[in-house]
Amino acid sequence: MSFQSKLILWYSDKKRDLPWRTTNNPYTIWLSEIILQQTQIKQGLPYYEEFVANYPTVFDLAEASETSVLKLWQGLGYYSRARNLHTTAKHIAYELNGKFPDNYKDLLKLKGVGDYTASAIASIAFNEPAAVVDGNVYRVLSRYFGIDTPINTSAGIKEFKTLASSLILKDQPATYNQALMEFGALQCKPKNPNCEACPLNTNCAALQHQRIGELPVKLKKTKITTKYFNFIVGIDQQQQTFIEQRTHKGIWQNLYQFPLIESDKSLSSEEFHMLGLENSILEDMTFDYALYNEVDVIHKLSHQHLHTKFWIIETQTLPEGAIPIKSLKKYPVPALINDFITQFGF
DNA sequence: AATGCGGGGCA
DNA sequence: TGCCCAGCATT
Repeated sequence: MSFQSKLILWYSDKKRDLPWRTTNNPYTIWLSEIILQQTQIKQGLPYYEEFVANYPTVFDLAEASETSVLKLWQGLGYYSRARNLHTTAKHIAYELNGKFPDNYKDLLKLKGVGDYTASAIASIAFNEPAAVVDGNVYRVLSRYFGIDTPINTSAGIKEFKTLASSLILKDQPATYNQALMEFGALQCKPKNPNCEACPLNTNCAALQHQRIGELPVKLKKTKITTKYFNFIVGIDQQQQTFIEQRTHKGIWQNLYQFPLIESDKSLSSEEFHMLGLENSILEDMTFDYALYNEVDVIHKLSHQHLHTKFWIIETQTLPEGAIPIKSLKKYPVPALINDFITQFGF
């Protein structure tokens, strides 16, 4: 049996009973699709019911004030959806005389309607064979066909849209599209899917290669975080210094560094002095200190920007484990530390 | 190609 | 905590 036939069979047995599945009204189907963008059905369902009750037709929605619409949307998030919803309702009611656009190309022109939503409405309300590609579809297709092209790249978007379009059942696009999405939501779940009970498990590439947990591939958008590092450079009368090894996971694991105090902002000398050396191995020492670099040294990693100050501590004796400054070069240190050692003249 | 936009559920 | 959810608009 084909991939599509198995899906349809599964859907006829397992599909949830949802209000927008018992109508061909493009207005309510559109409403449901906007509400369900990036929103789980459990969360969106009560909003759908309220919107249909308060605005039974596109004219009712068009005649409402934006404030009323936003109030009804309150708590659902992504509020541009509500504003675009209202804008589009007015457009359809007053400029299109209430006639809902009835094909993918025209639907795509509506504010708040992108490729997915245009395909969904065109197929579900008007039986146009336009393939939907949402988060569920990416997951099902990437696993079943073993595709590891990242889904959040232009190449991935194009590849999955093409594949989905080649698979759609042209004689029943509405049922097929919804079956595919429902399958992703209920059976081919993001985490811990029950593949033993899956009707597609005999031909699923990801299952056969044990790659369920890896697919779909999604590139992480590494957000850059800023951190403030204060390295304590101790110098005693025997020309020794003190370093420690980074043992915890994260950057620079197992490399050596001067004792580090992280702060939530760049510290002035006064602030540094107030802070003292708490939580540092050097915290009980008496010392004089000097700031080496007035301007933060900014060290850029792929996902972190480290704003760094080096504080020079001159003291009589250092704790057990201090090492001769001359032996510093034997220890692996981050480039940031190595640059300091070189420039400081150690 | 990247980023902002929300809030809830889940492991 | 991080990831995901019937994505879209903007730059």
